[in-house]
Amino acid sequence: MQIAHKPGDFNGAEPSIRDRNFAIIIAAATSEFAGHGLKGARMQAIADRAGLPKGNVHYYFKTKESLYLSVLDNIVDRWNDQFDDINEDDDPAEALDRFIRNKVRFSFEEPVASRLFASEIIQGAPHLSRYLHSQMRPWLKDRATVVQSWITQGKMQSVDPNYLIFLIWSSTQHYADFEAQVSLLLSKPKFDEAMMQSVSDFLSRMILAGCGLTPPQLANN
Amino acid sequence: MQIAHKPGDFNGAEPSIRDRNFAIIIAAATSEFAGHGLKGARMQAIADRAGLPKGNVHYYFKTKESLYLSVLDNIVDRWNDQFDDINEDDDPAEALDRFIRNKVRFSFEEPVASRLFASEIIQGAPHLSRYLHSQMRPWLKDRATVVQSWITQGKMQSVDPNYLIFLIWSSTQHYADFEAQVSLLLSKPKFDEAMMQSVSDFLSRMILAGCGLTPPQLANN
DNA sequence: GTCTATAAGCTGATAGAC
DNA sequence: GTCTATCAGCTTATAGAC
Repeated sequence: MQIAHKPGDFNGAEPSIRDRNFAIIIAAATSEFAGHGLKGARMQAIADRAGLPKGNVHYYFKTKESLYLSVLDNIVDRWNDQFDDINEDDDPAEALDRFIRNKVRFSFEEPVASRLFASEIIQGAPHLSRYLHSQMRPWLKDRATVVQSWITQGKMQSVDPNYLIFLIWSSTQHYADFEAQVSLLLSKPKFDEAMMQSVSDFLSRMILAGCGLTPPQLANN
Repeated sequence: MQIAHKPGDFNGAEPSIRDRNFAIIIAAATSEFAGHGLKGARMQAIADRAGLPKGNVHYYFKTKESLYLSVLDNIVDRWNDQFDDINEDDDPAEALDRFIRNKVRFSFEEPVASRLFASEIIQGAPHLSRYLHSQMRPWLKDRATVVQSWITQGKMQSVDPNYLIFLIWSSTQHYADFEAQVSLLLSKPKFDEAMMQSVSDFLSRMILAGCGLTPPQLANN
């Protein structure tokens, strides 16, 4: 029996066929699940996207649900990676600006992952409640405490820290989750680096202004 | 052959059985589609939610897709109803404040409709592209022109009007679309009137500040 | 480890009694 | 207009040859 491991867990060795196919299937499944949800996704469609016969997909992932869980797990990992560190002694303008820009970058670079996450939460987060409880809630509480300490220190205006973080999440994720709408309304079939810049600048300026702050780039003018 | 009409089109007469069942099925289907998307939704589940046998649902809506389209149509109608009028000679602070509060109210009062709309767009808006083109795009263009005229008149700071409207949409819809996440993170199983107030106040204050404006309620302090 | 064929069960849609 | 029974096709998952 093979020891269970995630792809990428190998230590410096070349990626095995197993790891490679694992990754290919996860990527294919992410798109399919993002586009149709757990129940609406078709194993055949995932196999087609992966360029593999359906039986092969079942060889790596016994059931559709176990594949879905692996995909969510993979996304949560990447999500956590970009969870920026924010500390009490940071400058709020710099820290928030950095946080906003990281989130926008994630939306522009990983829109499919963002959409799958959104899809799962829209459907009531039945497979993510453990993660939300055990990881995201402590994370939010920590960051809210930091924001509150900035307020107490007089470094920024008094705003509800939770609502502030929800505002940053929602406004940045919008460009991934509602890409179809934004792209159609702006007649921009593809988002480019320039748009990512202008969105980042806009959101950073708007949100920081709401906190009585000025974005770091503009601070020296 | 019965003349086709939507439920509610009757003029003062009592609602027929047909109208009543139409409405019941639409409501049941809205929840089911919001939770699972077009492909993932089950006609049996819709019938169960409606408290009707499956055959009856097919009597009113020949196919699953036609039911889905009716549901979307119904939502678009309600969406358009709350599309606030914003005019060049309005006071921007008042108009934006009103717009934001209306959007928050819609999110809190019709979260399921908001989620179905979001779900459709996340999946690429395949059934909404006509609506986005023919109705939403002209609407956005109009409002953007109004915002631009406010800027030209010196009534508010210069910001990108499209991004401003996207910010209002995303930040307000978040409380409907991501209700499961917000509710879990805040340990609030149910959103109440007080929360709707505080969210409205927060978002109005933040977004208006970004435009160099003060919410009307605070203007007299 | 790969791939095809097939089993077992589910789902949309319809037919037809009431 | 209502509801049950049922069909045809699709979908997940497995068995088994290679």
